[in-house]
Amino acid sequence: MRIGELSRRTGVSTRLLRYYEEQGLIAPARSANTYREYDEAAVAQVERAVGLVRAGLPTRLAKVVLDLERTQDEDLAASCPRTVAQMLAEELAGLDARIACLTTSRTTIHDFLLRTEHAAQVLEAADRPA
DNA sequence: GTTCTAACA
DNA sequence: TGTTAGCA
Repeated sequence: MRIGELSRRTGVSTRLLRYYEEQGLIAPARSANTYREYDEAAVAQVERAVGLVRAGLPTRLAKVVLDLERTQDEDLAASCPRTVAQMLAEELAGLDARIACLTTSRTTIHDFLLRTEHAAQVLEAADRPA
């Protein structure tokens, strides 16, 4: 499919779709007319990418994660030099720190809401897994 | 009509 | 990011 259809099916603007490609998040093939050609898997890949970005991952890191997920489907962690492992370990620590920070924030807000008169309705949405 | 790249707002 | 220009 071309970029227009992918945009309609994912709800992501063509502008953003091209930007993600520029950042290396997705790599569509090019047909003879230079049009981007996306396969079915692209739909899931785009949704995965927007998910990472919405989660607050810088596109830089999102690319790393997507690359890892792709290589895991094929060759099993073919090459992972110490330097790469070390870098990933640092990213891991950074994610843990953010998750901890977000978790305490969530708890604070959640507990506050629990004490309000609208607890039921508000928490109905808040506790629903996105 | 659709997509492409580049660039401006 | 949206939008526009000038092509193919």
